[in-house]
Amino acid sequence: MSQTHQSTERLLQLAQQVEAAIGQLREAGYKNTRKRQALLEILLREHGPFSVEELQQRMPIECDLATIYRNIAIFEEQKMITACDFGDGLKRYEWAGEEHEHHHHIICQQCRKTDHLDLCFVGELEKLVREKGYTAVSHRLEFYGICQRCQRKRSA
Amino acid sequence: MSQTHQSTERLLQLAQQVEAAIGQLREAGYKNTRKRQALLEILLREHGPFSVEELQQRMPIECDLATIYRNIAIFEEQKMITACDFGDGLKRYEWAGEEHEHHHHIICQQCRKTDHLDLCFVGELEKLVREKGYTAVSHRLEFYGICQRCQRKRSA
DNA sequence: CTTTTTGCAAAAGGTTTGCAGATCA
DNA sequence: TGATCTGCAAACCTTTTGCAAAAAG
Repeated sequence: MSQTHQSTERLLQLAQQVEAAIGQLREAGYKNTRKRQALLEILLREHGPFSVEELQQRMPIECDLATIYRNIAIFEEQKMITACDFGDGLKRYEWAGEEHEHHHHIICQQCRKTDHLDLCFVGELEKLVREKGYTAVSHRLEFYGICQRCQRKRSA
Repeated sequence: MSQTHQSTERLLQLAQQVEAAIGQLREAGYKNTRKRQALLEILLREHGPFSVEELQQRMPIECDLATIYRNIAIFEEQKMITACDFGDGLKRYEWAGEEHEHHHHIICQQCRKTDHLDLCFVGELEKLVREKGYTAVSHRLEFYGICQRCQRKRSA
């Protein structure tokens, strides 16, 4: 499969996903706007997690932060995105579609870049928590470290 | 062991721990003040995690929030307390003494009260993260749910 | 008496909100 | 046209900082 072929396919898939998201929003009574669509495209293409400011930087057109916050709130209410909190005072958001199953992050303590981890056997622990009498149990697991690029920078 | 006896012992232990903490602070060049000592007592007695406002409420004497923030910063620098972030926009702090080993929390989504969990086999996962090339790896694991008291309130 | 500590008020960051004008359907 | 959406500015909330007065040693 050629590189070109692959990216064409990807673009098509993206367009479909954006369409689906816009459809869901329309059913909930929200209109389709250029900025809203641009936000959806960014989140669908790059997945995140992104802070509100990072989203603003990626926007192809100028967009007020308030607008981004308000759209983020709508996406969250529609369960299209999920919020993460890495403890540095910024909320971040990532696309929550089925293609991005439950997963965890590793956060570089230096550059704050995040990577995904496809490991999770914490579900077993959740059972223990339920046995303590809690309902609606969920969890959040974040790893912190220094990534390889920052290690190289540091020693340089 | 009678209740009275036990609490006398506990009080003695507390006094010793406060003394030790004050000593450590003195060596680092910090003076002993009533408010500082009161903060240490609260953290040592109740362990936390507490938000800054919760600490203020527990203070036996009036104390400005700025004072609490500044002392918190000193305690943190001295590694006497550790910060937690449960993703609700408030930082919380808990005593980090040896008697409180590495542990995790379960947070009630309704009343925000936290409980400790003495389970952790996530250390194994940390190894996998190191194998991805990260150094200085640590993690944070929080469980969320609805506690029994809130479940009763809800159905009432 | 010198240094640290404190309270107050102002500033700083991230986020939210009210409102009038622009945009969508 | 009537609805939602947007930008702007102001408000909000938690946390930080500057400064003069108070407390510690």
